[in-house]
Amino acid sequence: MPEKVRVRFAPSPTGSLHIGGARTALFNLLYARHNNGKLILRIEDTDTERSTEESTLQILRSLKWLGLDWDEGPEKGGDFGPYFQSQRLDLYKKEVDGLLAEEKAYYCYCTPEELSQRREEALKAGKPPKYDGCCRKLTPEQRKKFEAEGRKHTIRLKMPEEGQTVVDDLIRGRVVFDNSVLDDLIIVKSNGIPTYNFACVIDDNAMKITHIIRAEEHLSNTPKQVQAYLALGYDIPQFAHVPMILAPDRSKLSKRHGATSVEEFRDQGYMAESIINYLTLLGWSPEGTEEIFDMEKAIKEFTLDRVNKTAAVYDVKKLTWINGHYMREMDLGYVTEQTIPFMIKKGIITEQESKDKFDYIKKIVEVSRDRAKTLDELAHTVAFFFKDVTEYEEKGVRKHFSKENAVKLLTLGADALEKLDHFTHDKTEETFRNITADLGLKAAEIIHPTRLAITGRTIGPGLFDIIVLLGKEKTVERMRKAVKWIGARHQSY
RNA sequence: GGCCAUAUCGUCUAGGGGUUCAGGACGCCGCCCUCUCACGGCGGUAACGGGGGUUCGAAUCCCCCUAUGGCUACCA
Repeated sequence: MPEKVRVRFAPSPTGSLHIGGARTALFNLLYARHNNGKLILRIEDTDTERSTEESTLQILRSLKWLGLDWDEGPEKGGDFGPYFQSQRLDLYKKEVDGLLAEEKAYYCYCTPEELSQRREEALKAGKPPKYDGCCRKLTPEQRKKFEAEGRKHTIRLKMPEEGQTVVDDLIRGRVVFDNSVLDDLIIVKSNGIPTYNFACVIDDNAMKITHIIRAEEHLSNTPKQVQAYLALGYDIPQFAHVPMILAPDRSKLSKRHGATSVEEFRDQGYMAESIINYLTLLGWSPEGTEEIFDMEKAIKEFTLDRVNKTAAVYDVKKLTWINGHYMREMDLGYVTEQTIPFMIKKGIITEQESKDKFDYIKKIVEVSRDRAKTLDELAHTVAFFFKDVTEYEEKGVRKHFSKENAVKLLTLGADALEKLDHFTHDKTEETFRNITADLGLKAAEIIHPTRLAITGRTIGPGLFDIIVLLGKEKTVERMRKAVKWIGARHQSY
């Protein structure tokens, strides 16, 4: 009878959720859903110096925005709460007391200064900088003396001095560590709060976690945790250490690498669906060659044995391509809704206008979305529909406005459009093509200057899509304005 | 320094002894489509870190080296 799968994502609230954390959360969710299990979210806020509530909120926000929904945890509750380690101190204390009583753990009075000094000395002497175990066999008298001196203590877990600790990792296979390299782990800091490596063991056990799926950086600490499981008499869960995500220069992700947090990507105009799809493919691969994966499909196909062992460098270019793909393939109304906040932020439209003119904006997005790879970029390219053209792209002026016939064609075009009753794509196009055909010119001769006149740019959607959406009045007005602009420019020479 | 892990195109990856002078995706380049730019279609560029084994045969298994990453905190 297989036990019910329970996995967890356990971030520490010391910063924003970066893409590495998001990927770990995603793999946990994928594994849980694929196996009809539960995803537990637990906040590891045992570092009272660095943990902030703001960070917790930001992580929850990012997770929700990405669609990584947990079953138990903050805001959700559950039978194994509380889900903040700072609220579980009693539980830890109980377990520590047991360990102390059984003499599996002991008080250590060494100060951080002494420790680091000894570490440096050992390093200098070419020896491993391991804790020397000096407090391991303190007599009651010595202990009393230290206490009388007012020394603070930590609590350490005794590690076996001989033998080996084996970690059977679902991704990496059997990893063996010599116990002789294991430090007596500090399980309670001098401020009375347990360390991560200990608290997570107690919580994973108490929360009945069956599979610990986390980043590879935790692999080296796993034997110590295994010893904690053993000392506490717990069953050892399954471990799966997923490869790390590295910055383009192959170093660990950090702020200096530009955008690494989920919120930064969001603000740059990447959609949640794209980030999820991209992250799914980082370290995991499907059996087939299809790379477009929504969450549902990924859940169906996800297994741990197709997770690879190699650290991955993230590639914004590919993320951008995926984002462009989603922007043009997803439901038009949805993409429009996603784009609107960026338009508002840029001052292209107001919140009210976004509601009043939603259908209009939707049509604009429809003809423009093929060309943009981010929502931010799309919002930018669409601005001329709402804002007057105040300047013309210089390259275009040289190419299209300085031509002999530009003024003539723009004038003819404006005149003809003005008289048009049925202002449709086909009618406007027919009108333009007739004008150039009559003069023995190619349609491009009028199309390019017109685009520049009404958008200020040389690139953009099909001209007649623009003309129809912009409307007769504005189109004609902008064309005439351009004619004047060209005239004024020529006079100044 | 010690311990652990990893090593296929620039990047993400498939491939786990012969069916692969290594397949896909992004990027890049070219062509087609075309009113521009995109999109789309087609084609191209580009990789098994090095050295030893094992084997009839190795990108695939073993060893060594090298490189990279992680851990070695009273951070997680």
